[in-house]
Order: sequence, then C-alpha cells, then structure tokens
Amino acid sequence: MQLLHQNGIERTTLADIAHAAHVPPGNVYYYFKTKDDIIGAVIQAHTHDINATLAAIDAQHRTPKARLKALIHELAGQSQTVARHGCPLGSLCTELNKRTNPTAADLMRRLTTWAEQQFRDAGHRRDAHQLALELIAAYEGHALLANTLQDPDILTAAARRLGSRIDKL
Amino acid sequence: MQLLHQNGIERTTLADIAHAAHVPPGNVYYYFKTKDDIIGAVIQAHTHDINATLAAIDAQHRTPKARLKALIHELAGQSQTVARHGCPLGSLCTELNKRTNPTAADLMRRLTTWAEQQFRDAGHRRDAHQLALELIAAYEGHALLANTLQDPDILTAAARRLGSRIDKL
DNA sequence: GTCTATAAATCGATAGAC
DNA sequence: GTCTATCGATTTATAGAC
Repeated sequence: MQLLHQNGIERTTLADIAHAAHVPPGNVYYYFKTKDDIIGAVIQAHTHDINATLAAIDAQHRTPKARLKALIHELAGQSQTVARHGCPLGSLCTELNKRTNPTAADLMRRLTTWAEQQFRDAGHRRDAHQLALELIAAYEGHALLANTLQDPDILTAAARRLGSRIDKL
Repeated sequence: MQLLHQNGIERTTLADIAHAAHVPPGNVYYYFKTKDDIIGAVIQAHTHDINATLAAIDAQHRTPKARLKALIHELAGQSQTVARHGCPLGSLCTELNKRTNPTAADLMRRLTTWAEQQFRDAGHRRDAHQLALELIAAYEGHALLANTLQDPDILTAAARRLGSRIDKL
C-alpha cells in the first residue's frame, strides 16, 4: 500500500516490493501469481481500512453530522502525506482508470454511499446522494491541488470549511 | 497529449508515440532526446491550450461572472472523455506528482490564478483565492468521481451547480 | 532528415536446488 | 516454504546506412 501510494502502480516494481518485505525477488511469486494480484490485494487492503475507519466512526459518534465531521477530520489528518504523495485512494483510482483489469469503483462507492446515508439520516433525504458526491469530490479535488501545489494547508483549510458546512446543514 | 491522457505517462511507450505519429520508433529521438523531453513538450502543449482557452474566454466575455461560467461550460463540455479517461490536466498532475523530474504546478496555478482574478473582479477581493481553489478543486474532484464511477452525468450535474453558484455570488 | 537494426537496461515471471 | 539464478518480453535509447 505504501509503495503504491508513494510511487504509483506503474513505477513500483516487484523488486521494490520484495525489498520492502525483506524477501528475495523470487519469493513474491509464492504469495502472488501476478502483479495484478498484488494490486488486487492492495485494493482489498484499502477496502478493509475504509470499512474499519467508517465502523469506528459509526461506533464513536451517534449523530450523522458528527460522523461526517469525524470523517472529514480523519481525512484532513493525513494532509501532510497527501500533499507529498496525493490521496492514497484518489491517486490509486486515477491509475486504475488507465488500466483495464481491476477497478476501484466499489472502493470509491463505499465512501460515497456511507456519506449519503449520513446526509439522509440528517434529514436531507432528497439531495443526500448529491451532497455525498460533493463532499467526496471536494476532498479529492483539494487533495489533488494540495499535492500538485505541494501545500498541505490547502487540504486542512478545505476540511475546516467542509466541517462548518456540515454544521450549517 | 492524447496518448498520455488515455493511457497515462507510464503506460505510453515511445513505440506507441511513434506509431501514432506514423514514424518508425527510432525517429522519435530525432525530435526528443528523452521521454522526459516528450512529457515536457506535452506539459507545454497543455499550457498553450489553457492559455488559448482563457484568452478566448477573456475576449468573448466581459464580466468576470460570465467568464467563470464560460470556463465551467468549457470544462463540462469534455465530460464524456473525462468520464472515460479522467481530466487531462488532473490525471497528468497525479502522475507527475509520483515522479521527480517535471512538475505541473505552474499548469494548475495558471487555472487558479485566472479564476482568482475573476473572483476579485467580481468584487470578492477578500476570499478570491479561496473561491478559485474551491472552484478548480470541485471540478477536479467531480472529474475523478466521474472517471472512477464511469458516469459523465456526475460532471455535467456538478458543472450546472457550479454555474448557479457563480450566479448567486 | 529518415530509416533499419540493435544495443542496454529493466521488469515481470519461471525453474529448480535446497 | 525459501532461496538463487535466469528466462523472455518490453522499453528506452543509440548506431549507422541511406
């Protein structure tokens, strides 16, 4: 996950992965048949992480607004690494979209559908879907700007505004 | 530009470029010393395109609000290809951010500073910078979602809402 | 300037000993 | 299961004839 985040899929070699795992290059193939399998495992790991994060938020916060703000706070907490290497999810999706094999649509949908449910629970039944897309899009867009312009403040400032927008809902 | 947009930097080979240019593979090196030089030329081509687009908008529209809406309309007009291959600028920046050599920060800044000027001209002197970043971030974020979820309507709908937000300023 | 041919390096993947 | 060694394909880049 870390290597794919920092260097991207195409610029991460199996030798890099083997080195990071402290095993000789050939051993990687004992656990993964192809590089695509490794990518699939990374996607699965991201899915696990997102599910764990959302479950923790659901457990620690009871109101939908508090949950949405907790997600924003969680995402903004990574602003330093996001400014350096981009959003782990966003840049992964961008690279996967240039490929044919595996997709990350489910991964992104997991975020949007969860957010949509929170907006619905907050009483915004009519435009919950739209609000959810806007929230995630705003985060991903600012993550791209923070990364491209090498400025983590872009992301933290955006998160602060998104938080107060939730309050005013 | 087209190949890098569709397949990404890393998945575009010099053979692909030579084939698209109807020249034998060796000939590419007569015009570009390295692949990085080709990437640099593509960045320059994007810069040229953006400058031309913004100049045309400045010439055809006189009020800052009309200019901002014209930019949004321009960007939304590409929603079909954006859903298929991502935002040409955004996905290029994402890939360049994983590299060391060339940067696309100036390319992105060209968009944001132009938008910032429009917001300033529209009387929003205090938060022009922030409004500009939010506008571009919203576009890039929705472009990523449209691409990942393979749905151009996400981008066109977002553009429509961004347009009416400009009206209400 | 344009072409063919190929070098040099890298990378994904496999074979086979232990 | 773990390791070394290496194959085969791909890719960037160069050499040299025309």
